[in-house]
Amino acid sequence: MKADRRRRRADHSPMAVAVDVAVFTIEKKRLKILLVKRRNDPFRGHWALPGGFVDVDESLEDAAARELLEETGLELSSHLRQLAAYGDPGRDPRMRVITVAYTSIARDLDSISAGSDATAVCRASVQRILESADASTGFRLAFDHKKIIEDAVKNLRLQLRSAPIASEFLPPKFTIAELRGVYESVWGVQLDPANFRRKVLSVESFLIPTGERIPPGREGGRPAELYRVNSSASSRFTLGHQIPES
Amino acid sequence: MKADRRRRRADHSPMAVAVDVAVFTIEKKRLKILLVKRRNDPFRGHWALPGGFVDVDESLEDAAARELLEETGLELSSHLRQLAAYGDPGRDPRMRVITVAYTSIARDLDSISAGSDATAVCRASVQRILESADASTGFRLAFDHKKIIEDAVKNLRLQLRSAPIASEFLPPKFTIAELRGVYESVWGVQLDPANFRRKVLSVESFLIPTGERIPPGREGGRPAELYRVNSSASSRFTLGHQIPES
DNA sequence: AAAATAGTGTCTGTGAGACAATATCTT
DNA sequence: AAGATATTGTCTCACAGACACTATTTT
Repeated sequence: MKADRRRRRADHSPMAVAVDVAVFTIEKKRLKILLVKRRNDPFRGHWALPGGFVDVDESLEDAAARELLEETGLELSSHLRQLAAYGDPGRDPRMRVITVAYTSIARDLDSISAGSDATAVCRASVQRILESADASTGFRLAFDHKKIIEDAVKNLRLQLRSAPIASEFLPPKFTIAELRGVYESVWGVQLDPANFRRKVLSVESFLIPTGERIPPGREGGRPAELYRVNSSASSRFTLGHQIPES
Repeated sequence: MKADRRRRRADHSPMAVAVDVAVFTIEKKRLKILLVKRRNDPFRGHWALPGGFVDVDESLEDAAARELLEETGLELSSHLRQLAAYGDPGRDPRMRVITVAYTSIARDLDSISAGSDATAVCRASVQRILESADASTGFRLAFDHKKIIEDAVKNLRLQLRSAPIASEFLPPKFTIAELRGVYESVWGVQLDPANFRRKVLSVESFLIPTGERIPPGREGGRPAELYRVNSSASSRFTLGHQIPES
């Protein structure tokens, strides 16, 4: 009977469910992603997204947060967003593993440190990972994590275009130039300061002026006003074609 | 040791991986979704998305296509698109089940018939499902399939706005009015025929005129020209604010 | 003063959307 | 002819983007 076949399969099948997290940050105007160096086989010594197996009684999101904390010491300030599930047979040489990938954004990754399953952590340049055509150049990535990172970057750009989440890269109070810098870093382009300012200020219920100005002490220039995001309202916007296609 | 704990967990944990498919179609100008009536517990007699457990050696997508065929007899003409993974503990009373949901579009669902695990199949009105606040009104849906359907509809609208996939609802040759009807059905609104026509014809590499005209025999009116999609090029477009937010 | 950055003003092209007008069919 | 649908034309308004200009700081 089919029902019997199924019950057997569900109880005994050597499948496992894992989670992986792609944490983005911006450092020195470059988009970076958090990676760990694997201590154990398979793919020992390769770089990988933080992640691991899901416990039986925890939610996928809890598992992602827990594994991230265990492997890197990072406690997230912003939300986890589900990206996709990856489950090709053979993506893990040990057994059938389905992994659910999440993305998140961190203001800074200064406090990270390698956990038990990792020999190192790093903030890798997303540009370098995307440009390295093969494992020969740049990072040697474990499993199908190159593909996951590619999808995560695409998704990040999609999100950034249509949702006011760029501020998650920034401190609670920030200038419009800093906000613009997020977009410039993620797409690797230059944006017109005047038009960008007009655009983001025209979005309803997005930015709230604090009245404060940024403390000077830089290269010069008029001090910019500090803004914060309106956390109550959820505003929608689209950035124009200043920003390339995807 | 942690590694040991993990290996035990991965080998013996009573988790299962399933797939579910949300197949959309348009019938009588209404958006419909394919549901099956469950023959077995849990949720016997409830309506559910077609789906089932993944075999150890098949891909998630293959599993989705297989389960759809087994339960409804439907062989898909268009692609499966991954929607999301759903894995809350307790979403299945038997054991921990992670399900990966897929969406697809069918030209018509005339050839479906209930398979072994289902006592019936139906094409349910998406509007009715979304409007029914509770299980009391309308359909009694199994598991968290109400939530999955809500997400699937949101995703369908998102896709339809930014990708030229509306033609998947239609036969190979179709009129612009039929294409407009897809959008009107999915959002439940009326669009301006003149502006819609201009918009879709202005998209590069999207519609190709066949020179043929639709065979008359309707209520009257000038016969419309038949178009087909340019299957080689992948064009991007956005429909304006004729179409509501979500 | 010179350089640098913040912020404002203005112009132009494009495109969405409203709506009128024309074309071609059925009844 | 009347009604219905397809298709074309025209006008207006909003806005993205280019770019000149003003404001306020550091060196």
